[in-house]
Amino acid sequence: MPAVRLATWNVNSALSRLPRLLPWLDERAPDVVCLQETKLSDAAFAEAFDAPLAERGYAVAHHGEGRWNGVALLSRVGLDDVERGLPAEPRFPTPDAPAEARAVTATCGGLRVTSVYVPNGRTPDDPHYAYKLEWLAALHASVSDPGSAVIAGDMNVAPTDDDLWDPSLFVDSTHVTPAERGALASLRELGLHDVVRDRWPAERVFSYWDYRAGRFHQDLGMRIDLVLAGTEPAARVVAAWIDRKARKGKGPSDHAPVIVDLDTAPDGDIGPVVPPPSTPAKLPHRA
DNA sequence: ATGTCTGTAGTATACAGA
Repeated sequence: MPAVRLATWNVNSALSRLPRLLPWLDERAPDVVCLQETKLSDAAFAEAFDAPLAERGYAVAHHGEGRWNGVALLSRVGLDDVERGLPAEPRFPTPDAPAEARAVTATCGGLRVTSVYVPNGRTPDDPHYAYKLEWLAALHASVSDPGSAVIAGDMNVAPTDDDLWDPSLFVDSTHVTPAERGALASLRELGLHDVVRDRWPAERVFSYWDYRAGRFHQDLGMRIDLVLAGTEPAARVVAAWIDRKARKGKGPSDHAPVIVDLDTAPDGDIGPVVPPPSTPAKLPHRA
């Protein structure tokens, strides 16, 4: 299997992010990209992105609805067996509502990659929170081969209090409840690894900062964008980091991309893995 | 600071979602 640079980025509208997204692709040169919150129909995404992405060698699978949500997979290491949505995904606000565009899966470079945008939940007493938990259960049920799976995207859950700038502000909030964290634990029990936290076990590492109140400048963020990798890809991780530079400057998303480099797969058995030196050597903490 | 962005409706400015 080839070496692969995989990235995930909640772009908060692909169209308004176009002037940042294309230069970012050129700079970081990811092979597989999971996008969330494209906020475009499939036709509108194709109109804006098909030509510039084809020029850069990417095949595209977009799953959109228009105003809200919308996910995509870009790949230049193959894009096969595309599945839109999840099997038996829940509906909101009623069971007869149309499914929201929150997941798209394809096989890219030998990996079964899913780009996910987990429902926000709003507040723990909101029906949207129950929907969030149902959606996470459907995500768990969708993983048929955890060994080669990669689930990447905006999980809208902070795995631990270390993933919050101030845990005291999240009492009685979504993103931190035992049920939400339990859903992440269930994915972990399938053998999926949170590869950024594994690489930076004690660092202040965030992926999202509210636009308001200078939160990014003060590094008051959360880590809710995750790459969850199965045993096989997790053993190939040579770098895993958050691209804070993409959150700076004019017209950023409120999320930063997560970038994970996988080395080539070894021949034969994947034996005990000694974590190799990772790049970048030091993750910057400050804007 | 309930502090900013986004898209939509619709043409100025309000709304909702995050």
